[in-house]
Amino acid sequence: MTRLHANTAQSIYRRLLDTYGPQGWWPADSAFEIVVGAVLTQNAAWTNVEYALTHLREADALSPEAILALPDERLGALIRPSGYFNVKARRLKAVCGFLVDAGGIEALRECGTGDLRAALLGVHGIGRETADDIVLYAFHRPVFVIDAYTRRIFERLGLFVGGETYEALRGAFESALGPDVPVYQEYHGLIVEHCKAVCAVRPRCADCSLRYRCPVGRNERA
DNA sequence: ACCCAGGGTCATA
DNA sequence: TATGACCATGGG
Repeated sequence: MTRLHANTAQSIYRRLLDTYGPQGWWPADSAFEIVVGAVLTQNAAWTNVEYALTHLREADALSPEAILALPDERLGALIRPSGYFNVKARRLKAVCGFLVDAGGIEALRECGTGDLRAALLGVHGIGRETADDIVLYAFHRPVFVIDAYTRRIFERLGLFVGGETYEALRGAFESALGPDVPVYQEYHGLIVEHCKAVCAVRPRCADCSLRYRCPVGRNERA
């Protein structure tokens, strides 16, 4: 069982927060937009997802019913910039179908966290990270999101060995931090911001391999 | 020209 | 359980 000490998790969180400030994640105007964004951002740069979201907004297609009503080809064209557009068009329709069948997002708020997560994982195209994005940010449930950045940073810091399962890492963070929705929301946003904003700048951080002037790990000189 | 990005599914062993 | 192929665009 992989463990993460509370003090370690908290001090890294504070250092990230001091450095970058509150991220206010998830950036969206509605719970449904979070669901859509979570699917579109799969292995894609967020700037490209924004193009796709803008297209959907301009097409007045930011509702489950509107998306389901679009022909696959049309939906694919709208979300094209976010990549894998044929795959993601199908996934979006799957989630939208799920939401409609469930009676809408508001009806799902009556669901327990575990049931909600399990139900989302049963939808085509929704894996652990995407499900947890939705559960944490659209439903405000205390589930810690693990992504590639989280693994990378904490592995390079020597806090994880590597190869841990998703659930093991999620459990480690949740045990270390205790159930805390605002902190989970900020923490994940800060991890992404830390890796994303300056990842192209060199020299790269010796720990996460992506950032210059890394506040978390050691810095590598050019 | 190459590499990467806020993953997931499916086939195969 | 664990690899590997596949999906595809835009920016560095």
